[in-house]
Amino acid sequence: MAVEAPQQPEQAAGGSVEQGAAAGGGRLKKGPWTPDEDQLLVEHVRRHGEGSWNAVRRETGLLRCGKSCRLRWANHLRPNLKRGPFSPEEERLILRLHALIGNKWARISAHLPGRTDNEIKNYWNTRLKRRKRAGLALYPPDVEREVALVRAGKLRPIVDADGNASSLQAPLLLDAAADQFAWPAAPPFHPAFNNVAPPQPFQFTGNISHNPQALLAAQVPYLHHDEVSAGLGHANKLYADALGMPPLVPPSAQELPSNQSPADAGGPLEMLVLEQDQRLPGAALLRVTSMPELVYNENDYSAWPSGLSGGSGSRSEGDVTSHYGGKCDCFFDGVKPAKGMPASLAVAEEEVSGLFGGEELVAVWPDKPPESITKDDFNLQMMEMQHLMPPVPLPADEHGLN
DNA sequence: AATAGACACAACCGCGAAATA
DNA sequence: TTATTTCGCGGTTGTGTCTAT
Repeated sequence: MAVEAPQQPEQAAGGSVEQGAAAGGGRLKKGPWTPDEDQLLVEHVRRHGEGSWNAVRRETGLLRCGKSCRLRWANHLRPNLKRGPFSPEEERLILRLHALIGNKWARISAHLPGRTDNEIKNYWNTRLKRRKRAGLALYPPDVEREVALVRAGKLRPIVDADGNASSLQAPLLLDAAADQFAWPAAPPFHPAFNNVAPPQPFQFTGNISHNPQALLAAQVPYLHHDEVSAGLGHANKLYADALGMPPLVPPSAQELPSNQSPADAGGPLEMLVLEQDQRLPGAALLRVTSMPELVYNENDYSAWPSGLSGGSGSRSEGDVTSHYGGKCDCFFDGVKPAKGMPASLAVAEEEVSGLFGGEELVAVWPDKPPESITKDDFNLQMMEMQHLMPPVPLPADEHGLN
């Protein structure tokens, strides 16, 4: 274990200088790097290659510890670093990888060429903070579902448990042996299911492997509304409710905001969540928005709909996903909540309110907006729900499910 | 214009694993 | 085999910028 130099900071131009007792007794500089320091480091690496970071100071006179040199090189000076904000594709990949392997920044960054672990970590921490404050789930619902399917063995993970790529370049594919979706098993001891038969596994009609469109649908947790309802009896309806599936939308509420047509459900917000090849033509799709495994694996039923939940449950710092993810967690990171409400948002709020019955919305859909969430955040959530719930023409008898 | 809060980014720190003496 | 050094990772903090109030 290296013994860090005792630190007695003193101010110097461009950063503090500290006593370095460990290696040579020189004074170590801290704080921002200067162009001259960068030049020294770059020159050293050009001559000797990466590594031997503690030798940098000996050989160049640079008053930086080896650790600082390594960090500066890795995060700022090495070639092929990509600059600028993350693309939607990169953001989505980060979400997927993080959902699978957690805070393994170095492993995650290995899958994003030109991006550093520090960069990704900063991105994630900012995102985490924002979503916690807004009371939102950590992952978009489809990512949660993707991870749950991976855990259930229905999807090949994009990385293995160690974060090594398995099929990064290819889109997620259903396991060839698992040619159907099954509803995740309900928690066996949940009171909501005491007297309800477990739902039958849901199956797509037809062989999904030979149906490109169904295969695409399988990659993203979209289920055709008709297929969902056809596969669900009363018990399954309860189960679907418990999963957090949104209520069916009456035909009378099919209008979309003026900037969105039914044939184009993929606006900028949608683009942040869905990869291009995962969006399906047409609008008659319904997203299953909850990953119950992620809920009951944590022994936290607070995310279950009120009335089904056995109790309010206590929430801890890490409960955001399990608490709120099951109902309305579709608030995307690329969209910064505006403090003021743009006119388009106000319109969206009205329209979404109309879809769900105005004030009842709060009682019916999300249990309630968390206290920490701002009105604008909540409005954005509602607008996102519209994206996720494009209008579906339904037979009249299906409206009774509401 | 001043202020506060949010955010992005850079850098530091502690720790543990791997490598080396 | 043990002690020491080096390296890398993840968590945390500090700072500058932007935006809303």
